[in-house]
Amino acid sequence: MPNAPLTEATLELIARRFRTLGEPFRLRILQHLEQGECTVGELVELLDGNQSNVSKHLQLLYDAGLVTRRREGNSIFYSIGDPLVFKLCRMVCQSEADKSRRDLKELTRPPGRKATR
Amino acid sequence: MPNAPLTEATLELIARRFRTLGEPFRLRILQHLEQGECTVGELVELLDGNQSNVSKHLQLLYDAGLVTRRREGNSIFYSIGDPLVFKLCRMVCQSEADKSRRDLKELTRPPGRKATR
DNA sequence: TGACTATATTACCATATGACAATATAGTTG
DNA sequence: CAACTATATTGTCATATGGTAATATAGTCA
Repeated sequence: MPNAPLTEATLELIARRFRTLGEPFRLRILQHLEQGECTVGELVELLDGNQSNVSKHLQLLYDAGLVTRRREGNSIFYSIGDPLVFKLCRMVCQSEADKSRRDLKELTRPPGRKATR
Repeated sequence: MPNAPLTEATLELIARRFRTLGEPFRLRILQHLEQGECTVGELVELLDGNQSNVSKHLQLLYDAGLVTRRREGNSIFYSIGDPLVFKLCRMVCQSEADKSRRDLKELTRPPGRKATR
């Protein structure tokens, strides 16, 4: 967060963005799109999903500006609209890994030391 | 996202983390904690919130490893447990700003050009 | 135009989540 | 121990969200 406090509206925007990324299924979609653009049908197959469901998630991602799309004949091709996503995921992954390491250390630490709580 | 595809479980973890950050109220809490540690009561006052509500959000943040806490007498002091949060928010802010700039450009562009739809 | 394909939208249900009030728990102080 | 303070937990309600089936829309092709 920048040093100046954020306005209510900005916080809402940021939160919305995080919420959009807060669905495993949408992350899976993004992960697939990282390999290159995909039609809805391809994603439905690849992710073994329901057509309307995939479509709805894609719409959400689109509204959030996380993916772009283009029509070609009957099909619509989706692709990554904001590579930032992957950076964010990598950072979260890293942080999760660190946390796990800390937890492990904590759990395997020889007893007799004061526990944090 | 790392280059190797992530497992279902990992995606769930990442999604959960994003979801935790997907609440304006929790972001407000984190924003306050950035200034330094705070008791629950202080946060309730500062954020003009309901005690049980604040407490619940703090619990969520704690479970996610985003904040730490320590007891001192009757009070419990919370503080930032993972500064990563602010980096993430900054990045999202940046990205939102970029998006706004693009939107603006798009909307004010002289007519007659093909729209990207 | 009518049949067909691909995608989006709508409607419905079940579940998750946030706000809030009420209650429980833990610590302090007399 | 009783009274008090600070925080956590529980229960309830309203709303949001995901999954899915049904339907609508847009484009293609004969």
